[in-house]
Amino acid sequence: MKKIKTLKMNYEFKNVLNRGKYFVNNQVIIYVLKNNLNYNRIGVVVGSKVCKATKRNHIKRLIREAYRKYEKELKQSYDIVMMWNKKTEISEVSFHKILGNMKKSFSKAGILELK
RNA sequence: AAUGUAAGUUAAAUGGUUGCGUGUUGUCAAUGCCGAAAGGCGACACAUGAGGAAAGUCCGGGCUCCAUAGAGCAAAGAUGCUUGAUAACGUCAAGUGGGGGAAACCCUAAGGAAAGUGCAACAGAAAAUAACAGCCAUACUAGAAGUUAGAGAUUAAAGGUUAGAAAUUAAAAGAAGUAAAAUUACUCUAAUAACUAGCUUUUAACCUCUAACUGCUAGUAUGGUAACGGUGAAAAGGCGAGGUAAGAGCUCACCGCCACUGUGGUGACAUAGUGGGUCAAUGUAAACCCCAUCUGGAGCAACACCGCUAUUUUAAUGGAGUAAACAGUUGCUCGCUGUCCAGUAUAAUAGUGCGUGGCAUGAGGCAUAUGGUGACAUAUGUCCUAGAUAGAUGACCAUUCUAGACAGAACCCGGCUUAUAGACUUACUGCUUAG
RNA sequence: GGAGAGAUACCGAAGUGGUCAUAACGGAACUGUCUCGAAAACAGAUUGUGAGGGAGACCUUGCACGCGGGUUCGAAUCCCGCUCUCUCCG
Repeated sequence: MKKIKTLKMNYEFKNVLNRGKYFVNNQVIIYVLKNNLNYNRIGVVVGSKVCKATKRNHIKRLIREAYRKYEKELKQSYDIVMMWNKKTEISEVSFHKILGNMKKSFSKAGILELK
């Protein structure tokens, strides 16, 4: 299973956002919920009022890329929703900051496999 | 050359690692996996993968359904100088009129206000059949005044006359008287006559009355008049001269305006001539409206097919009726469809789906030639370059420079509008500055 | 993606060309009376912003009806273009 599985339907997102635990960070908020499947599923959320379509797509791509970096180190069978924090300024976006922030929040959530 | 004007091109580039969507591509060979097979899924390789605005959704069209979207009227909406281009347009091109600029050039919703209706606050005499004030003429009334004539009164001057009369003169014209002898004196008489008084005439002044006339003032009535009337965004063509009772295009010159005719132009219109003072009427149509032209409605979340669920019972097809009524077709009239019967078999309606199609070869792009001022058209050659469905182009590293703006396809095209760092090309202008 | 509605004071909401919107009207906020205290009731004056003046209370003046243009003598209102908000369609 090399392809990333994604959350698609609206009720799946609501499920994770209502029942899951959440971990707030400067840039990305992470919701985590256990799942009966053998693999992880992710969803990426960027609000429509943050900025216009081009930058929104850019942020989504950065988050997905960062997830791919940590994919092999994560425990399986979780639903994860990564939401962009509205309060952060858009001009501060860069790949390395997102990487660092996501590592912190993953370790807080306890998903990271310790090797 | 700086500055400026117009048109157009481009929208950082190169290499490496890693990652994503799509594919009538190739391989996986008798064994990548599923399946009886057709085939499907997957892996690897290869190819390919976002703009000039993809945006706003402001117009126009294709496409789909509503009957094949049909006819007429009304309503509603849009457009609005002319001619052309186009599938069509509110777009574009070339021109016309108007405005701006020194110029290149730019801007321009630019039909009709004598078809009708509405509105024009405040101010102002009045915001639209011109009324009012004012000015002028005529008539009447009243008032005060003047002139002329008449009458009267008063005053003044001059003259005449009568009466009186100081004074002077005369007596060689007259006569009487007194005193006295005479002379003389006085009186009378005569003449002159200051002066006084009366009467009268003339002139002048003033007053009164009457009559007529004249202009003035006030009022009333009738008529003429639109120059003048503080305001306002806007006031009845402008300015000057003549003219008039007062005035006025009432007349004239110049300017503007309107009509007709001729010429040029397909036309908007331009230009020349002639005529017009009834030149009769302000602005607003981005107020209603009139005129001309155009528009049926809904939209790919349309729609078609497939699977599943629920409810209901009848579709295609054939016949009857096309009389009436009802429903649908956006209001009305027509037209059309449905109803009623027969009829086979499943169908219809509603909902739903990590469903399938619709879905990308098209009013396509590029080059050349021809026609046209141009938009554009025609012909030939050549190219095929996204197609997702929670939605694909990213990340990292290195190098270069001008240090990278606005910004992400979602059925597809033609435009418009809006956002936009710069770089480059072509043509043109010459206020000013420098040479 | 498509279709539609709107923007006026702190909040709601009138005003469809005209004397400055005295920004009507109703809430909210503020002060006072009443009360042991509150609520309710009653009374009161106000509420955006720039500039200037004043010790201060406050006064003067300009701009403001989402923003920018246009039509008109004159736009909150009419027309055009942007910005933002909300609703509906699977």
